[in-house]
Amino acid sequence: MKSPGSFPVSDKRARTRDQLLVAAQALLVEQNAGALGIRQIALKAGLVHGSFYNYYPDIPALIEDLSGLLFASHAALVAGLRSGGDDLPATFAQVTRQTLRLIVEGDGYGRLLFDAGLPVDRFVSGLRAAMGADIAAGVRRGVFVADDLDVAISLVAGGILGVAVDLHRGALPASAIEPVTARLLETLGLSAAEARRLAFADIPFIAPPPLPLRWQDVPAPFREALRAA
Amino acid sequence: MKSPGSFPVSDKRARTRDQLLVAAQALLVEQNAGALGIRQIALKAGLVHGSFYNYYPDIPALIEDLSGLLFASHAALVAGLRSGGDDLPATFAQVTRQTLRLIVEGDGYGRLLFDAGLPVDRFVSGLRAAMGADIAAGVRRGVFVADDLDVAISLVAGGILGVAVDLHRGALPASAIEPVTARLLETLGLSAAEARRLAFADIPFIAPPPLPLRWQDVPAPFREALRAA
DNA sequence: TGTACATCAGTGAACGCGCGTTCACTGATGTAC
DNA sequence: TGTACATCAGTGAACGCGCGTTCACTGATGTAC
Repeated sequence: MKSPGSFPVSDKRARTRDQLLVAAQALLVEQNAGALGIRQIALKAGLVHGSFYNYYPDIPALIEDLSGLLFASHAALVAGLRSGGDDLPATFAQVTRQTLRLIVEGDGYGRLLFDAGLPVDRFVSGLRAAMGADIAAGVRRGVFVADDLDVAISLVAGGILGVAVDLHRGALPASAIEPVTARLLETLGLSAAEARRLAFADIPFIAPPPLPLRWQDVPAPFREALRAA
Repeated sequence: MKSPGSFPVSDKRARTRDQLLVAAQALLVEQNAGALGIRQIALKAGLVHGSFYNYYPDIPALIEDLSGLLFASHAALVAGLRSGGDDLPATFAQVTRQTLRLIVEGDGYGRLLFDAGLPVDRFVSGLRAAMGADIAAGVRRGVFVADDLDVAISLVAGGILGVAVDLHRGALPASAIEPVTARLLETLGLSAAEARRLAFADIPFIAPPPLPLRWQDVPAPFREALRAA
């Protein structure tokens, strides 16, 4: 550690870029994607608007980075669960519950994902891919059953997304998370009893990182793996 | 019929408004919601841009009208299926298949719904409500089984939406529509055999109205019921 | 039937504003010798 | 240690452009008498 209180230039860059991302998230949550202008973002980040170009060539580039940040942050959150063991149904149940709780309890996540008018494709398809890999692995090991793997993944991922939207809109109460998880596990071939046992298991929940997110708060492995992608 | 070739003023209004909606749909399919400006829409509709205000106070008002048009058009399309009989599982299967085929075969529907960046909330929640009513009726009559009705509706509606997106993206082939429908029917409590029978039944498909849509092409009952709402 | 009037969709010009983009610059920080 | 230089994040002013909005108007069509 050198000269406490000062940072190398590269850290300053990282901090200013995070300021831009933070400002963008604030504008998205308070207003919507229409309010995302170079001048607005830079102003909110405490910069002269021309400085924006030191970090991104345009708004879509910033949104792309923000999508990556959301995905990386969520990936880091559930990595702990996944690394716990190789009981795939239990992991699936825990990841599903954790993800849905994020919508209900993570202040602003629902607004950011469903109301802001962001192109959430990259974020959603990232989740879909991760979840699809788990389901495929489960089918290979014989703990999940699916005639057509792609169909099962589509239905399960779509179902989770639909439930997430309904939770956010208030059409479903938070108490629906466990029954939903149980139904999904049944869809994947588990017995009703086993599905309920896993879905209602008393598991610890990891508190989601509060919005706004910052690359500096994402654990280094996820930051490095997902920034470039 | 009076003076062929001429129209009452109210018809002229309706036609010009449809021209604006047609222009908006063209801009959305060719570009995206960011390209929707009053000047762009009016120009594409063959009007001076000031004329836009004769029909809508602003762009969100036009989008609202367009959402209603999409929903009314789809409602008219599936009304024929629904009126066919009161075999709810068969109706559910047919509406689901018809709706998913719309995404695959209806040129531009996928782009309009999933790529344009439109707020499709009103359209989607309308579908959800209609489908929820069918599922609820089925549960009351004992032909569907669901522990928690709201959970079942969320999962089924979300699943259909997720599959629709994947069909549009090419992540699922069109041939997945029938297996998906069968899986959903199983989720609603039907036996695997019965679900397959209904999902793979040889039914007539109604050709979806080609885009762009016009209020003038929507059958009057649906037009009147849904324009004001 | 003829004439005067009302209605209203559509015109076209004007306005001020906020936007994205560029660029020569300042000044703080790190580096070479 | 001291001095000169290089780097580069951030500044601030300027630009032209397309936007939404307004409004007096034109001219076609329908209506009243």
